[in-house]
Amino acid sequence: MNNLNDKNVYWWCPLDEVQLDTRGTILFAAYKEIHYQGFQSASLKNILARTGVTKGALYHHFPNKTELGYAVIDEVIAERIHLSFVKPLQDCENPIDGIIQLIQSSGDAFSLTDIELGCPLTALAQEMAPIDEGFRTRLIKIYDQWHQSIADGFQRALENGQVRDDVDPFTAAVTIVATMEGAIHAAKVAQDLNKLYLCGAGLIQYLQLLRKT
Amino acid sequence: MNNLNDKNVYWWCPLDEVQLDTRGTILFAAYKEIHYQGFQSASLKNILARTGVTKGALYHHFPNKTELGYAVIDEVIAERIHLSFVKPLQDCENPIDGIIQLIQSSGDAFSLTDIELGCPLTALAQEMAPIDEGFRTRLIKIYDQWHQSIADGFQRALENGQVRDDVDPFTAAVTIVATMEGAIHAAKVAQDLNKLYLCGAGLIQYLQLLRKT
DNA sequence: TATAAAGCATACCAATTGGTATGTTGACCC
DNA sequence: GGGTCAACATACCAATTGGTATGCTTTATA
Repeated sequence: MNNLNDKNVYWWCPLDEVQLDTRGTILFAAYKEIHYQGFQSASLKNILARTGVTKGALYHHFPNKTELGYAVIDEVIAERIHLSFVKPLQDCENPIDGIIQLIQSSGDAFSLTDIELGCPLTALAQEMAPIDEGFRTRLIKIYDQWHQSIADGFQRALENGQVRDDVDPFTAAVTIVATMEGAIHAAKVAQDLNKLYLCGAGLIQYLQLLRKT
Repeated sequence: MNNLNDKNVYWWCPLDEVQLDTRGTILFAAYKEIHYQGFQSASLKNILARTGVTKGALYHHFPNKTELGYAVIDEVIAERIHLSFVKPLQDCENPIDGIIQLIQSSGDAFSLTDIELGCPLTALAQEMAPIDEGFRTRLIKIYDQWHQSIADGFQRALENGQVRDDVDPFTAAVTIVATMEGAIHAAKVAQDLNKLYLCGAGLIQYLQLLRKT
C-alpha cells in the first residue's frame, strides 16, 4: 500500500502551515486521514500519532468518531467546496463564461497529488452515503448549495438571453456538477491529469453549445 | 447504520438465485459485501457468516483478502460493467442514438436500491485507487475498455458524418463516461432517482448538440 | 486398493479497533 | 485560598480484525 503522508500541501489541503488550537489540529488531521483512508478505515491512532495529541484530548472535544466525521464535513469539506467551486460562480455575469474560467483555472491549480486523492466530497459521499444517514444529509447539503449556485446563474442567463431557450437551469446545473466530479474521478483512477484536461475540454464544448446562437 | 442486506436482487447484483460452487459463492458474497461496505471495511467474518462457508474454505480458494478483492474486480465487476455499458454500444450504427437509448433503458432498469449503493466500479475506484496499485491497474483497465468502446463509436460516426467535425472521439468518450458515473453518484448521495433522470436529460441534450446539423 | 492431493473444518493468535474510567493540571471566580 | 471547571493525559478494555496451523474428509489417480 502506498504512503502519501509526506506530501502535506495540496489543493484540497491548503491550510497545513497555519497555527491551530487543539480542536482544530485534530479536525484537520482527521480530514487528511479521512481523505486518504476513507472514514471507516481512518484510524484515530494515526490521527493522534501524527498530531501528538492524546486520546483524552480527542474525546474531550468530540464525543465519538462519527461526530468527528460530521465535524470534518461541516467545518472543513463544506468550506473547501464552497471556496473552490461555489463562490467563484456567484457574481459572474455570464455563468457559461464563469464555469469555463473555473474549469481552466482549476485545471492549472490541481497537482498530481490532488488528483491522486481526488475530491474529498466525492470520496466521502461514495463511502458513507449508503451507510450513515448523518453523513448523507450533511453531504447532500453541500451538493444542494453547489447545484443551486449554478442553477441560479443559468436562470439569470436565461433571462438575459445568454443561453438557449431549451436549457433547464437545474438540469444543466446537476449535469455539470456530475461531469466535474466524474472528471476528477477519472483522473484519480488513471492517476493522470490528462484525463482531467480531457473532461474539461469536453465540458467546455458542451457549455459552448448551450450558448444562444 | 443502515442494513441493506435483506435486499438481494438489484441491477448491480442480478445473479443471486443461481447455484454456485464454493469459490463462486465466496466471490459473489464478497462482491456484495464490498459493494456495501467498501473493500477495507468489508468483513471476512460477514462474508463467511452469510454464506455458511468456513474460513478454511475461503483461504483455500484465495491466499488473502487483497487477492479476493482482485478476483471480485476481474471476475464480477468487469463483467457487470461490460454487459451493462460496453456491449450495448458495440454494434450500434449511430453511437449518439445508442448512448441515448442506453441512458433511457438504464434509467428504467435502475431501482432505488441500485441507486442507494451506486456503481460498484466507482465506489471501489474511489476507495482503493490511491491506496493499492493492484486495485488501480485492474480498475483502470475496465475504464479504458469502456472509453475505447465509446471512442470507437464516435470515430465511426465522424467518418459517416453523423457528428460535428469538431468532436474529438476520445474526449467525448471520457466526458460521457464521467457524466454517467457522476450522474449515478449524484443520485446515490441524494438517494433519489430523479437526480439520475436529470443528469440523463442533461447528457442527452449534450449528445443531441453533438450531431452534425 | 493404496496414495496423493484437493477441498474443506476448527481452533487459535497477535494486532488493532473505538471507547472509557480515572487522574492531573492550570486558569478563573468568589 | 478554597472551589470549580475546562483541558487535557494515562491506562485499560472488550470486540473485531485478517491470518495461520492443524486436522479431517472426499475424490481422483496409479
